Amino acid sequence: MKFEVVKRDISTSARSGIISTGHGAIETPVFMPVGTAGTVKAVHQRELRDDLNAKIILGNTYHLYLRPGIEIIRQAGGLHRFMNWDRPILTDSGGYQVFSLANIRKLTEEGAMFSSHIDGSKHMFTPESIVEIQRAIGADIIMALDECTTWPSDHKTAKKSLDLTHQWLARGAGHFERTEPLYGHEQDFFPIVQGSVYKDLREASAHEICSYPAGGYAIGGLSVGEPAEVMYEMVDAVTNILPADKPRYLMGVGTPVNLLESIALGIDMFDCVIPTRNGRNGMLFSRNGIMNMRNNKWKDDFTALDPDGTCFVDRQYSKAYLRHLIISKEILGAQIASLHNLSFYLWLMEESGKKIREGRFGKWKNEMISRLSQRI
RNA sequence: GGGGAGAUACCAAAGUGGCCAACUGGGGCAGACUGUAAAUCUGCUGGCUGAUGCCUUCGUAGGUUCGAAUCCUGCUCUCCCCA
Repeated sequence: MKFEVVKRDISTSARSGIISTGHGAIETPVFMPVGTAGTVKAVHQRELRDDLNAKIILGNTYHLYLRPGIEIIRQAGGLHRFMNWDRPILTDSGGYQVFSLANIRKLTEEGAMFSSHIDGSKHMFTPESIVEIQRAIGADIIMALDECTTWPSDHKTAKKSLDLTHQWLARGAGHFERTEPLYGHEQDFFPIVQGSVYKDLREASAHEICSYPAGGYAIGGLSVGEPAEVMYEMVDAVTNILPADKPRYLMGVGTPVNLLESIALGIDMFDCVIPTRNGRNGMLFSRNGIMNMRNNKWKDDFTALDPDGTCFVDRQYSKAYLRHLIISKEILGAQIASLHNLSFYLWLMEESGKKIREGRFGKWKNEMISRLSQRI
């Protein structure tokens, strides 16, 4: 993997660059649609590529391992071929499931013991096995197994959790070095910063993970309940420690405003379920604010879904029609909302890159932020 | 014509003397959702009120009772069976 910073913003720490992978180039800043189980929910691969022009998507190790199972993915020739997606894929390690499935897992120094949320069967994930699985999936970017520390956690607990993440990183990185890609394309390994909401832990973690040569570096364990301001402080604390010539990935973030603020702090990559999940639940994001499509006020609004939108659905369908679909729980409603939200997120990233390259990001960002969080 | 069953809030449907402004489901209204156990979850849904509370409601008109959606009587309407 290569990363080239093309341009730095003047008034903020934002930068725009290009990541080169075995499955093509990715312009940054980039938003990566989340496709947990080998599908970005409600969106065809064809739409992802031709309508949205998504440059990279996510998959999830835990989910794919449980179903369909790694042997099937291996037989298919990797996830790219299995799902017919020829652009880059990043797989999350299952670190987030350590957090979100806390009630059905047990952590040991060895790894994480999970009860499957599907059938209750027990499975052990270790830093090494998680690398093996991601090798078999064929992800272009492989994430280290980490413990996404719960919030709130006191300093002592957060430190203990961080130590475990670091121990796991040492083993995972070592195993990555000892193993080879299975399908002929390059794979890169990203370590993850943890440290909860404690600046000293975050800084120490950033220094620690930088001691491992890697294609890029991620920041995890944020947007798990802490106030947004705290999240920005934690991001700000580590971006200058992480190498400037490697992409920085803020995991699981976030709202459109979160994205712009984080870009300003020097983040290059994002992923989040918000555009798809909230879309399925009727929430639409646009450059003029947020709409809850289930609200009664849209029932007879036959104007275009989003006159300023960049996706075909934005002009093809009305607000009243989408409201009807969402209220009726029609599948097409989820599809339209997901397409719209993803296209908006991708537009926001593209536009950010453009403003950075024009040296006007800071001012534009502040103007956008006041509009983006409005409820309309 | 004879016999039987029933009428509860927007809809369906519990309740059959006080714990009932009334279970539950649907519908409606609003909210939540951040590396997806999520096409999910939560709240409200007679009126007024910040809350306590007050007022009006279980087809309709009376009655019994300290107290009635619940018991009794008349009336209206609906459904089923027999002729």
